[in-house]
Amino acid sequence: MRKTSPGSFPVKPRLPEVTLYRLAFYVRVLERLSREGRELVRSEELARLCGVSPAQLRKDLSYLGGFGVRGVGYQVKSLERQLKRILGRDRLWHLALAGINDLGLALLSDRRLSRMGLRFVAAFDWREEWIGRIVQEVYVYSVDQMSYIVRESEVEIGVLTVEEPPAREMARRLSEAGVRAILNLGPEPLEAPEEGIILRNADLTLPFDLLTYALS
Amino acid sequence: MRKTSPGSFPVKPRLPEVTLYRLAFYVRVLERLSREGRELVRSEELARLCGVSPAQLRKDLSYLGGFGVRGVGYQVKSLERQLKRILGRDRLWHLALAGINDLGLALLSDRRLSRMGLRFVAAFDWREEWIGRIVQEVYVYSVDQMSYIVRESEVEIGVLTVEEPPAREMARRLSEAGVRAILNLGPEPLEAPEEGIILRNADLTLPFDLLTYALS
DNA sequence: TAGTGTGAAACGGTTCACAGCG
DNA sequence: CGCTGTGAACCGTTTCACACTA
Repeated sequence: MRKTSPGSFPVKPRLPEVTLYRLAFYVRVLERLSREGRELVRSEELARLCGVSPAQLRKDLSYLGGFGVRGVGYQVKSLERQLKRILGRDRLWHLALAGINDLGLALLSDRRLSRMGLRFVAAFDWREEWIGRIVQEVYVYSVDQMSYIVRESEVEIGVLTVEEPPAREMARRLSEAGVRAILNLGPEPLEAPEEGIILRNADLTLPFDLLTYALS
Repeated sequence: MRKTSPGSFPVKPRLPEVTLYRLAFYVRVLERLSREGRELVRSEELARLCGVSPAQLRKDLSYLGGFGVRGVGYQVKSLERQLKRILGRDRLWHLALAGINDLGLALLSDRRLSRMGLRFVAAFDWREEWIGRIVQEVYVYSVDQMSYIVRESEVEIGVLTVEEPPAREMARRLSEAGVRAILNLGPEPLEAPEEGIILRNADLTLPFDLLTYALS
């Protein structure tokens, strides 16, 4: 089951990105089922709730090793736990927000994120009037303090919600300060400022385009 | 180039969903180039800025008919306009927000959306204390008035940012009231409440999972 | 000549159909 | 017997390499 690299080191089997994406969906639905007290679920039902085919679901899960019981189905709680572990959702992550605006404020106060183990431990801004304030229980630091605070608070993920400029500059600073990954929720795609840094562009307005296309 | 359906009616050539998604990216980068005064761009540069391969970009554009000039490149302004037309971004769309929370408020005040031609013309909530208020210049109606207001204001797209419950109920109401599409930005995937309604799930927390996976 | 447009090959993901197992 | 797990066939997307044209 486990693939080996040329040098025969065992490597994490490369999941297709789409599979990964679906895994995150499965987790959310499993959480709901779990909340509703369901103990068992069959691939057919879980697939329908997630909007995929049962074969797809079983194939996705089989990449990770069989979690189900033949003739029975999947244990909701156990599957949820396994998938979360694979997605890295079995521990706490420290986040920092770089650049404050409405969307950023909404994220800071979003209970879902902290329930998921994603905690904002700091915010950064370049505007005097924001520095030193506490918003949604998070302290706003000057950008100059970023390097120190990121190291001190063990921030691993930086979050951007602002436009370019200053998005690109903020990304560079975050990367310099030592975060390992950046989530860019701003409107414009950025490139990773440094080799080894993971940067994802996830513009909130993008799905609107898919809708307006479909409606045209 | 143009495909024909069995009955030989000309149909919009079905774009692969991934292509569509990339088109939206291209538009955003073209907007930036345009703002910066660039008139011409070659596939190699545009592709790099969008994080795809030049071959991919050219193939995507060739689905839509050749927009470029051999030996020269693409006219930034003209390509931007063409792509926007294809995505349905060449006109104004009326949106309604169903269920108010922090994320919803952030959307209402987001200038980018209105610059894109996406205008919130109404908001709906079930809580007495919200009804009748005006937030970010948008009036908050009771859910009972939805049917009337949606028709009157010609709302085509409904936007959800709330949890389930009441997300599912809100989706059903929107669909009943006559919107053609629903964007669910809430945490849990929903199914289209009715045949013919387009529903997209675009949970904001999803990209976080992809990052925590990559970092694990 | 430089860079687009595009068939054809290569790749990767999805679906199928059934073997395998509780 | 029922439902999962999975090799193999299928299908759509990406990449390649080059014909084409301003």
